[in-house]
Formats: sequence, C-alpha cells, structure tokens
Amino acid sequence: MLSYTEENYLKSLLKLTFESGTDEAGTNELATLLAVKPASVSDMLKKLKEKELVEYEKYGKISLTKEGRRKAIDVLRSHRLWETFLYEKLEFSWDEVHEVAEQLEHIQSTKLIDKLDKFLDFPEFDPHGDPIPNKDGELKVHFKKTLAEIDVGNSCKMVAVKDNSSPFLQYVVKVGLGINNLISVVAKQDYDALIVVEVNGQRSTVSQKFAENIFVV
Amino acid sequence: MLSYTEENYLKSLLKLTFESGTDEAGTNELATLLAVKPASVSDMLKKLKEKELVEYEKYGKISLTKEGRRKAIDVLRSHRLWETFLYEKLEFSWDEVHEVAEQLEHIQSTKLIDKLDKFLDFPEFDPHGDPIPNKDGELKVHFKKTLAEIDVGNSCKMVAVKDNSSPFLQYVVKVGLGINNLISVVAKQDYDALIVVEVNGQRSTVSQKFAENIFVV
DNA sequence: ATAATAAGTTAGGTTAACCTAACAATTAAA
DNA sequence: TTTAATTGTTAGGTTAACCTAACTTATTAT
Repeated sequence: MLSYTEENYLKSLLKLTFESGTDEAGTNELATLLAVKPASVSDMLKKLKEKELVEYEKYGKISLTKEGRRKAIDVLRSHRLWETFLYEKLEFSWDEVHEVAEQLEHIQSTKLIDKLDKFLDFPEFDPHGDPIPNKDGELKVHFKKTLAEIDVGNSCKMVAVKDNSSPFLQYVVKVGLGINNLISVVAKQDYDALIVVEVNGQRSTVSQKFAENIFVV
Repeated sequence: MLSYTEENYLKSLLKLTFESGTDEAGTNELATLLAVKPASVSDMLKKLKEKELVEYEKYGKISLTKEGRRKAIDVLRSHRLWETFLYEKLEFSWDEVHEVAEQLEHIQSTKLIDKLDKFLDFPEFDPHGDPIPNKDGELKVHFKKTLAEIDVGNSCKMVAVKDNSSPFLQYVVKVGLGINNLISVVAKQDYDALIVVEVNGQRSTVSQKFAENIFVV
C-alpha cells in the first residue's frame, strides 16, 4: 500500500515523462513540481527505488518501472474520473475540479474507482480533454494537440512524433526539430495549408500533413 | 485547518458522547475506539485543548467545546452523505459503505459536501438509518430506536428521553430508570400494548406510550 | 581543458503522530 | 480506610516526510 505522498511522487514523475516526451526526469524538476526541496526528493527516491517503483542511479536520471508507472496511471485514472464526476454530476466549474480531485485521487479503493467509472458511463476524456486511463491502465491518446492546431503567433514545445517511419524522421531532423525544441508558428497559408515555423532561429515551411504528425504541448 | 487525525479524534469523541448519553468521555475509551494507546490520546488532547476544541483538565473528563462539536458534526455529515452516495448511486452494499466513507469524510471542501448534499436531494438519513446533519449542523433525530422497538428477550441501554415534562420524568425515576441504565424487555402484552421491563433487578410494567419516549441503544 | 554554473546528494535537524515503560491519581473492594 | 485495580500522564524513543547547509558530481561556456 502506497502513502499519499508516494502516490504523488509517482504521479508527478508520470506527468514529467508525458510532458518531456522521454521517460526520464530529474530531481530538481520533480522537486519544483511537488513544491518540495530537492533534498526531499533524494530521500524519497531511495524509498521508491527500494520498492522497485522507480529506476535510478545516483546523479542519474529517474524513470518509472513498469509497476511504478502502473500505480501512477491508476492515480491519474482516479484523478480524471473524479474531475469528470465533479464537473458532470456536481456542477463544479472547469477551474474548480482540479484542487478537489487532488485529494479524492488518493482514496484507496479499487472498487470505488471502478464503480465511479461505471456510474459515469466509462468516459474517455476528462473535462480538460485529457484521456482517462481505463481499468487496465490503457490510455487512448497521450497528447492532445498537434502542431497543426497551433495558431499563428503562438509557440509550443515538441513532445513526440506520431509517424515513426525513417523518411519522416529524417525530414524532422532536416527542419531542425527534435524532442523538447521550442517551435513558433510564424505564418499559415490557408490556400495550400502550408505552415511557416521557426525553431532555434531557423525558419522552415512544412505541410499540414507534417504538422499533424508532430505532437506538442 | 484540522488534520485527518484531529478530525478523527473529534469524531470519535462525538460518537462516545452520543453513545453514553452524557457529553463526557474518558481517555481509555477514546483510545480503544481509535485503536491507539492511551498515551497517544493524552498527547493529542493537549493539542486539541490548545486549539479550544475540547475541554478537559488532567485526570478529568473530556468534552467537546462548541467549536469542537461543530467540527465533529461536519465530519459526521460528510461521512453520512458519502455513505448515502456510495449506497444509492454507486451500488455499494450496506456493509461496504462505511470503510470507504471513513476515507472520504476527510476531503477538505465545504463546497464539495454541499454540492453532494444537493445532488443526493438533501437526504435526512443515511443507509443505516442514522440522521445526516444539515448544512447548519442540525440533526433531526439523535437516536434511532425507542424502547418500544426492542423485542422480548433483548436488552438495551437507556440513552435519553423524548418527553422532557416533569410528570414523565418523575415516572421514569419511579420505574428505576436513568441515563445509562441497562433495560431488559421481559414480556409484551399484545392486547393492551403493555411492556414488562427489568432494570437493576427491579421489574416494572410500562405502556407503549411510555416506551416510545425512551431512547435506547 | 579548465572554470563557472547547475544539478543532485548527504548529514543532521524538525514536526506530527505514534509507541513503551514507568509513574501518579482516582475509584472500587476488602 | 487502606489496599488493589483501574485510569490517566509523563518521559523518552521511532518513523515518515519534510527542511537547511554543506558538499559532490555533471554540464556548459569560455
């Protein structure tokens, strides 16, 4: 049985891996997200490593084990189901659900979560549009936006690719893109759906098709 | 803001006062109910006294202050509303609701509880028949059984009276009854609804009307 | 390649809530 | 009313999760 705090560490670790697109995270990052000092994170990592929920070596990167990831996904599932409940059944507003769900997500009862899931008719997305993992820990979609959905003048960070084929990946590199790069959308041609982006000062023109295969946050 | 643990102490104290019919409790009693050692209770009582949630002097009886009682009632309200929710909406069985409600009752959000209350259409009783305090901390009924509902051969403990008039109270004393007395129901006459009870070895015959004004547990 | 900066760890300390063991006060029984 | 049993308190210790301050390792920039 995990403590409230351990669950929060795992959940935050999962969040960081989602956001970075890699499956690794650092101590400071995690400390910031949890609003805790890095020293506390070092402490907790020892415990989580003992329990085989994370993998890491001193001064190395942190990643979730299969079991750790599963536990984290269960917390996420719980959180998003509660958000959905608060929004749909109790008429909480969009911005109020998170805070209360932060507490509710730690209630220990698999039965409760599964019954809640059924009561809500097995929703696939929470009020923020984020996917809700199912009973088996499966998420339908990991990232909600593609580069194609970013409006002119806005920026975003590349997080993953949809298409893993070599030709595509080679093209990505050529444009100067890579995981964690910041992308600014400079202009869009409505007529032929071309998009002008800027990455590290380098401008490139890409197609709609290309942009739909780049996941961003 | 009270901790999870402080809330449990207050809740248990309220429970003891309900059960004993007085508004006082002892350290050992409380320790047993909380599954904790008496020494821990002594520790906590200091803290609760500091916060003006309980009144007590060393080696004396413990009682809730007005504020402490109010907090305890809010926890009770939360607990019973959650039990109702689990039973009515999530199809939990009668015996499963308590354990999960023990956790849910500590979620900190007045808004959540009030919205839940509304969602359930302001129920007055939980699945066990216990009254649910309203938003202002008012309970409709404090005790669910009267002496009239006890079957022949069973015993119960007197906890309170419904009728506070002098004639009735004098009659109560005459029968040998008082707060905390154990009562055995020896026989019942169906025809004229008379009940034979035994209190401290003393047998008395009382009417249905009388029995309906004695609350028991 | 070395120095400066950032990132991560360790040692030692704090707090809340618990514990045991020893003691003190109260209540009940002889 | 003195003893015995019960009840309650205190002192000192433990654990989880946090902290600060000092240190070590890794990364980045010159």
